[in-house]
Amino acid sequence: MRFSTLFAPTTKEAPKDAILPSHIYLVRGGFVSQIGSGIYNFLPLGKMVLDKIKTVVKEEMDKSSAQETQLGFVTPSELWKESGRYHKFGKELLRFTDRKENEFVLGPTHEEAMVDLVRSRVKSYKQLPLHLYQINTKFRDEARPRYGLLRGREFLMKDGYSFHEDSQDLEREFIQMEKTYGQILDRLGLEYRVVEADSGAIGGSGSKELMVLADNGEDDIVVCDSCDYAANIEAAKRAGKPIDTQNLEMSAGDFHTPDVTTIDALSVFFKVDSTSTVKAVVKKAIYEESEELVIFFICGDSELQETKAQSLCQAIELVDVDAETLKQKGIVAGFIGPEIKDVTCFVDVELKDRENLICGANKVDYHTVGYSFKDKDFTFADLITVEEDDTCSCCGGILKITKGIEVGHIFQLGDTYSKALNATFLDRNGKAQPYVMGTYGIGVSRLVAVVIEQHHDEKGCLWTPETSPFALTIIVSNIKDEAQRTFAESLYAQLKAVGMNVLLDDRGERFGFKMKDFELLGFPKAVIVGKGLVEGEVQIVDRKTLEKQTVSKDEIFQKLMDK
RNA sequence: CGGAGUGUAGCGCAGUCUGGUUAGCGCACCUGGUUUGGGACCAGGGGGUCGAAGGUUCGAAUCCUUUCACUCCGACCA
Repeated sequence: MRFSTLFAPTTKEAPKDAILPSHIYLVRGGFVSQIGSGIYNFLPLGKMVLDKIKTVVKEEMDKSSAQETQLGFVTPSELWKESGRYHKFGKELLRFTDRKENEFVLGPTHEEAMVDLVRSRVKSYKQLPLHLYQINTKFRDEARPRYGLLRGREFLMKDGYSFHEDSQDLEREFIQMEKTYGQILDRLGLEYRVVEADSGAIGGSGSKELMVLADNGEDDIVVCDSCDYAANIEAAKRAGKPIDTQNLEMSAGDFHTPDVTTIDALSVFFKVDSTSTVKAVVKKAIYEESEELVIFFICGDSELQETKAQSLCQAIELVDVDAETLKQKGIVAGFIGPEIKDVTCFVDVELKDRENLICGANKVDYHTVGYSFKDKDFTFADLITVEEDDTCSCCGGILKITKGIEVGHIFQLGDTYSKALNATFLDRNGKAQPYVMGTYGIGVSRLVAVVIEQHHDEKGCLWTPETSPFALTIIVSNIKDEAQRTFAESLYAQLKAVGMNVLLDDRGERFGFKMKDFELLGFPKAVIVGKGLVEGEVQIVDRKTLEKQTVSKDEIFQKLMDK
């Protein structure tokens, strides 16, 4: 490819709203351009990267014996109504009607469509397992798209769906996919962690996310400093803290505690550590057809993890409650205790069997001292947010919190969708069973940005070998210099002849201009054909280190071949 | 969805408060010339329904109303 004919409009200035390196450099380098909120065009260079990533994903998927398909981007609403997600999915699902007033959605994911494709055609266990995938455009009408390609509304995703006769076989595929995804990210040159995740609205058991480590990640992930444990903050567990069995120097009972409404004030008032107090968090749980108040009790020094809380009460949403609502329900804010009547309560599992605690007495200005959860009939569950330096529940190591960008998510779905869509096969006993399913996603267009988030410097992009649009740029310092031009042309022809993906910068620009573009665009290396040529010398520049190495013009071809 | 902003040339912005020449600047672009190892210089040039609609006015980028788009903070986010 000749740079003089390449459509790669580079700019010196970044768009004003670009904050992240990936956003800035991808736009400045002419890889992508925004056309609408959360919608991006891929220009030739961006498309090359996208295709490279697609190819890696496809090759690894095919190697794992999944088969590629391509489903309609536009899906009839009927299917979504059948699975029940038409209403559940919310406003992110873009719905519209055609000229005949038939309803459709733009596919944000394709469980329904894929199950529909398979259900009428796979009727026997002999046809299982089956894993079908596609690399296709998705649309999610995000409330607030941002960060360039990282959080677009329209994006390219590889989504795969596997069908099995039982959960053992699903598990085998799940492990296989974790391995496959790892191979994909390794090839792309990304540093990542596989973390345990919340399964969210999609349902199902066992779910893991593949997180690429990057400072600008949107997700907090918890990693152990001494074992393999890693989890999304939404799902992370910790070992229970050692209980400080301090004896409260007062007898049990209700104490007058005027205006003591916070945990801090409470521990000061009684001169105890906050680990001896019980915190009550009230939320309104929103369900499809109803709503109710729910109270979560956790240890005073902990924070509620809302995702855990939400999935525990199976609500669509948890929202904060204002003081007025509490009053109407007869709940006294600041003095809420577990012995409250007529409200759904959940208690963190770390409080199970704890004794000698201080909690609200459910009346204004009173707290109960010496409260015990022993033998109490509550629903105990994991409710707390893991914090930095907590103890790992697997090995006793120290947990650290770091930032990650979710690039893949794999689920053991089970039969949620096959049941809902009445998709069954005949098992070995001739009995109809719903398929046991897995679903696996990987954000292909997001990966374009993720590579840059992890690989860039203050000058521009640093594409990894498998993602770079070109392996090499030949920079002709002065295109009007006949000797330079001739030599560069012949080297270009030679390298192309052996199949190297090489770009010849033959533009009539000055040296500095072309170097800046090289640095911005981030191809792994460049050969400079310049004033050294009269001495028979050219230079190789490494993009990462920016080191220049002088090489004889007669040896340059071989040198490039050796690497 | 709540809060806050911004829309003027391809990009980045000034002008709007206080209405009044031909709407301006930098980058980019075109022509000619000089330059050619770190985003060159000189000269000339092209490019605008001032987001849209309506209103006020002798006169609107500027004031008023409506509307659309985009962005930021937050909530949300398989």
